[in-house]
Amino acid sequence: MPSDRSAVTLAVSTVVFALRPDPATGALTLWLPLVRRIREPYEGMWALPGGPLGEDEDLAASARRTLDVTTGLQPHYLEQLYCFGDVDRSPSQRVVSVVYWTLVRADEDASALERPGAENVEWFAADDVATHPGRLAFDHTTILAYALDRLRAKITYSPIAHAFLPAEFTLAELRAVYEGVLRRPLDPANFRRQILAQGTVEPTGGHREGTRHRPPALYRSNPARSRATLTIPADQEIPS
Amino acid sequence: MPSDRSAVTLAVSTVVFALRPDPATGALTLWLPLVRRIREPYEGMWALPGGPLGEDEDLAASARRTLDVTTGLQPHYLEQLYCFGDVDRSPSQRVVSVVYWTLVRADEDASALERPGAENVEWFAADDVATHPGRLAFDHTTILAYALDRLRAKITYSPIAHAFLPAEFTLAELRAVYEGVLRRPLDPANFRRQILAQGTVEPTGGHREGTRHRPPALYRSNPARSRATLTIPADQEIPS
DNA sequence: GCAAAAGTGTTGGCCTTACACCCATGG
DNA sequence: CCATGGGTGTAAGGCCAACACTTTTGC
Repeated sequence: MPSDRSAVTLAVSTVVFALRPDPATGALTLWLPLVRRIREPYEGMWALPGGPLGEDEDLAASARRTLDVTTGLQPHYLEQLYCFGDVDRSPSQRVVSVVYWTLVRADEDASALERPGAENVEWFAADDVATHPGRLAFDHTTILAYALDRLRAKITYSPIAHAFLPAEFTLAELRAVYEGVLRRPLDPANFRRQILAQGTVEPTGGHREGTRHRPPALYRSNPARSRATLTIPADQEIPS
Repeated sequence: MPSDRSAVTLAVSTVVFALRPDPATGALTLWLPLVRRIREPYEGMWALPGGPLGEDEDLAASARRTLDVTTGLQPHYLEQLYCFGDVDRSPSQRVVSVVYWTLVRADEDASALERPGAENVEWFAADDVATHPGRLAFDHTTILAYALDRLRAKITYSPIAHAFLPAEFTLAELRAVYEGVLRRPLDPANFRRQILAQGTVEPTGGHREGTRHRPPALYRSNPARSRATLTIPADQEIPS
């Protein structure tokens, strides 16, 4: 029988996604910040930002706090991903991790670099890290792969893509978010119709100026409509 | 800053669903077993089966163990639901609960009644309990409502309905599972076509005998095909 | 005028819904 | 031969993928 007060450590970690241009192809891809471990186990390796749960803070609050401390980020969208608790996932003591995932805008992540301790925070291409086991500490590669799956599934039936964008955006920018997350091109015409049909965005009336073509209309997200499905056509190569 | 070794207690609880005929209407509805609390806080109230996490057991193993100890059930399908950890969810000490949910067959739950300690286990109609706040200890009403949502969503895109049924079943029995979970009637003809089209079941070749009408074909679940969507038509009153 | 992206129109095909209809068995 | 559910057929309508086409701007 287990003891009433166990020696299990409870930690909260967060998978942070941002969309950035890939330095090689220039296409938008998913990146995430990782923190270099400064103690054993896995000292020197990269790991998800996080830390032990505070005794008087809720789980999501703990995720926000540790994220702010390590990376300076204050995300809008934050959702619990999964609780990982296998006995052998940490070599020393028993650690159960409640993992959250979050989306941040590309323009938010810059602040992380000017912080003290920023030398132990670095951004990585999410799919590159997720497909190379052993690069991350603990079971964090598994966790990252799981978070990527969840993001790619959820973006098709929930308007979370807005969290990658500022308050006002064009439909082309929104489409670029979907294309970057799903790694496939989408038909602009059909994308427009589906997004407008589900009512998750509304036109602001303004237009983006300064382009060298027809000025696109600006939209904002419509909080009233929050549930709608987007159908994604068959997989294709994304042209670079 | 939180201490490295916190005084937070980690518990694992499980929401168990079974389909049973409603005593009033006779229609299949969702039921779940609850355990009477025998100590403070909430002594005497009903709560989800569960208990503290063992130091050398995985989370799912803990769910299976506590479920077996309290109810004698050994479920086939077991999935993590969510981790609940608000500071004030338990009046005394801080408790973080990793909650699982599971489906059991109607013929499995009988064994629970012959066990020692069975007088502290009772089955309740899930929707009745979920819609009456204050009947359960802690935040277990919230947890149950969340589990119900998840079950009703997941049954439309995953073949979990099989977990309610024995190895061989007719399509009418499978349809009755969907109707019981979703609380609406489904067109038998269209249901048959959708289920067969997604390939999650395969005919055994046998037929159910002893009915007072045409003998229906028997099917078994096809483990190869595990992902398929079922479209549910508009909401309707279910006739009793 | 030309390039480029915004935005609209249209067609064919697939899937679902609703419901009619036939099949097989017990009584 | 009737009642009952099993099982098949089918037509109308909706939705989507594909792609042609028009619009509006900068240069």
